[in-house]
Amino acid sequence: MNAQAESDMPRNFDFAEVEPRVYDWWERQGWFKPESAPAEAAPYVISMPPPNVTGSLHIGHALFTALEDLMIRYERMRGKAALWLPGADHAGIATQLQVEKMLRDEGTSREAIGYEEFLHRTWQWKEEKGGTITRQLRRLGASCDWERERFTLDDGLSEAVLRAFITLWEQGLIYRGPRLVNWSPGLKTAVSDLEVESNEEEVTLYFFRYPVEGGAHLPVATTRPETILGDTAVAVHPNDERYRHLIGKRAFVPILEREIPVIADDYVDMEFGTGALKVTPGHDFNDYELARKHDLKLLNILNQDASMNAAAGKYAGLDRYECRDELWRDMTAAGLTIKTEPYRTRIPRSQRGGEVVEPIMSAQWFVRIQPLADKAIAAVRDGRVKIVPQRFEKVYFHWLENIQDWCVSRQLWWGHRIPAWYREKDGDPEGEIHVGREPPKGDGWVMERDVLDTWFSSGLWPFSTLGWPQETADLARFYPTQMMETGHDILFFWVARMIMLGLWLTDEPPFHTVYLHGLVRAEGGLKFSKTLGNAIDPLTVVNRLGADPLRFTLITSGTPGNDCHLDETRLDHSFRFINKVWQMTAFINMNLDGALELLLPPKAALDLPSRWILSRLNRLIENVQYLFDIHQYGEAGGQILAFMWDEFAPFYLEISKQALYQGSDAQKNAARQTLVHVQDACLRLLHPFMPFMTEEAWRYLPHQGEALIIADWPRANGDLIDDAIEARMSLCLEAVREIRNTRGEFAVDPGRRISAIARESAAAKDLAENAQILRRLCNVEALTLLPADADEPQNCASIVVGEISLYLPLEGLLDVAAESQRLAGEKAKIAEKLARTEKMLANQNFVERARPDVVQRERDRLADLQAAAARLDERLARLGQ
RNA sequence: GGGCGAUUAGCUCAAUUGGCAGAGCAUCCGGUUUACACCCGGAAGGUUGUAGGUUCGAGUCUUACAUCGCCCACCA
Repeated sequence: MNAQAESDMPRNFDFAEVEPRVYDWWERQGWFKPESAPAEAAPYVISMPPPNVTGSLHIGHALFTALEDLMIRYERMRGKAALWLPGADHAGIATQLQVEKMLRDEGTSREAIGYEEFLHRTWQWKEEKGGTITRQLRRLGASCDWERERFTLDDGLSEAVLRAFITLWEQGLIYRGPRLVNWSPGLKTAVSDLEVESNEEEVTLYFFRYPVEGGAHLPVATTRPETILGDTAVAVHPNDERYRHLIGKRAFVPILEREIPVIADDYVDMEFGTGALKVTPGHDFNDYELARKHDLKLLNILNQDASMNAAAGKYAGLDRYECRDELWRDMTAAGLTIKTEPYRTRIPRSQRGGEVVEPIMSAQWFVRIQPLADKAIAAVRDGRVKIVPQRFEKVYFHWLENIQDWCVSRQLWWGHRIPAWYREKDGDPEGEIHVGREPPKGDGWVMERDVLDTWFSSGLWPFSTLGWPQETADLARFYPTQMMETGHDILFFWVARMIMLGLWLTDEPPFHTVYLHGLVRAEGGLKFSKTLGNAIDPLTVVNRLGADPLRFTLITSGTPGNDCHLDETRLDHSFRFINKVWQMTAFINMNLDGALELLLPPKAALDLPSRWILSRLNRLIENVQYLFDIHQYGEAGGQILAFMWDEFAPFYLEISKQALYQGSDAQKNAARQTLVHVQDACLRLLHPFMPFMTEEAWRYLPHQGEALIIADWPRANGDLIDDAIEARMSLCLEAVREIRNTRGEFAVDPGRRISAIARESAAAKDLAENAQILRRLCNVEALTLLPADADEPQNCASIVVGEISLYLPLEGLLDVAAESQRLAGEKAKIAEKLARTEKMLANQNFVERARPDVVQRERDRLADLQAAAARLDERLARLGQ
């Protein structure tokens, strides 16, 4: 079958022109949709980790896009019904913060404009900013099915959230109640454990005296003196001789004079601080546990904004830190303070707002998570879900095995409102609770104002986006999905919760494989940040170099699960590689002559270089397949680059010019077919890495099929892999290298044609029969064979490569002394290698115990080196005469 | 306190079952032969963090340590 290529390939790849055009074409043709595959095709589905709806593209998005699009394009080319389902997350806290900032800039606030107006403004904001990231993903070449794009606050997804919440409630897995929760005073909402980040900070440890009845004092240390006002006990260790006599006595809260007990508990560490512990159950998780154990009172002294409430007596109304200072002053005046010292400890801060989080008692909604966690653990244990790299499974298990109930309510306005109603009963406004879509019949029901944690809705993402809880065709066909590709930083936040909720609600793990990538960091391991000014903006890169170089660089810069330090010079290198591939295609294109049959000539009709490049190509395809199978995409990209840049271009392409320019019709045809075959395979292999250039270049190669995006993924042909051919060719190429070096050493003008003489041998025959190799690669006009027993030619530089002895007649250029010295240098190099190999083979243990093929390799090497050494000796001897 | 990762050329990183440690950038030398100066040919650059162990053979497996980073955990 004859195939045609477009002609007049542009000299350069104009990414700015090509990218939008090709992208629109792909999309219009429907190739991003799984329906473009045959109906019986197996599905391959990735749910895109939904970016924040109002966010804009950063380098992390670019990384996931590059990786996921690579996976999708690869599977699409393998004939799967590939579906990459895009979408956006409403991102409760992040979005609300942005809108609140906007309101602040306008001189107003969400409280001032009220709930309805605030939601209205937020939706408006979403409509304005919402398309940004989607447009940016398109510029990167993301082949998502945009018609299936979803947003977590869409009707369908909101329905999924309702269904999930109500189901869990009905199963008794959701409860509401007052608990000590992490409270963010700035945001005035509860946050989950995961949303609190604790880092060591320099603080002050305050030492003071707790007055005890009878005039005694109990020394206590704290980092948060204001919480003294909420103390309901002082605890000491039961065996502590210093304080044992005080156990059971009454102590008095400083300034407030409130009476509290001195209790004993072995939780107290006698060695730490003063050995006595103030107990503040209302504002400390440990103390809360202690209080439950000892049935202590619980006192809340903070308002929602972390100012002091009425329980703080005269300090009511003060900010927590003002109170800290004032109380300490008063205590000092009262003679109750001992000292302060600097102290390093971990301070819990809100991941979003950054302000210090306070444990506060508050009524919240919780998911009883253990039953869900158990299922999620089992699914990974039994391999229904695989995590790549595997070491994260351990992290995953550890978290799930120690999981705490999930606080899912947030006191925000932007999000899924919890489907619950309250009715006052016996003076308690929440005396009656109803969970459901609608309030029960009767008057007085008030809807819950709290919304759900953003991660609750994203936890349903892989199935809610496909229509769940409706039994849609998409859900049936595309769920469970195959791949969840995301950052390891949201393993707990998102991945674990999707697995838990997916297994619980759909009875299926939501995906088969979790591939975790790392963070993209700047040179030196620094985090990219705007303040440091070291951020690489993906769009700037795309504008400067195109999307392909950015994608290729991101994919080849890292390994699964590890952070990658992005080196900007790699971007330029990728750009040059992409240009290189374009130029290679252009070269082949311009040497075509009309239609070409897309078949390789039979092996027997192919010359040594052609059989060599086909062997190398098929070995490459094998390797790439292996690397894709184990998700080592970066290494795969690197190997394709190395093959093209270091083997195909500098050797085969160059050698082929002989046939193309001076060969017979048959030779021309064979060269064209081989060139087209190899380049075509490479473009296919590269397509998932650099879709734009490869698609555009492919049009200029003879091809069948409409587009590269839907072309078949290459499969290795084992018949074409041939060790012997590769060995023969590499000897020839070694000869080329040596001739080049020798020419260089004798300063032979590169443009000057020289001739060469080789002593007859099998390898020398290869060289002679493939004269184009030497002609094209080192400008050697003709190679004459010398009978094995002939005399050494005179006035020649000599080269020894394995069993090949080459002589370069360098009339008038040869300096005997210099040549002797050069050969002596060669000899020394060989002697070094020889020594190593001889030593290995002299080792009886090596010969007996090493794998036979390894031993054989060493033996072959020894023979080669010995032959080379012998020839060098001969040559040196003659020169010496 | 527990866990994980990293440590390889000046810098950023590779190295598929243990089998001659490799790229890119930077450096140095040499090149304008009709695909590509977004190029080509060469050179230099290494005790693979340290000290042991296993092995015929270790960057790779193992033990300890060091430094850096990350995650988890309730010591005021």
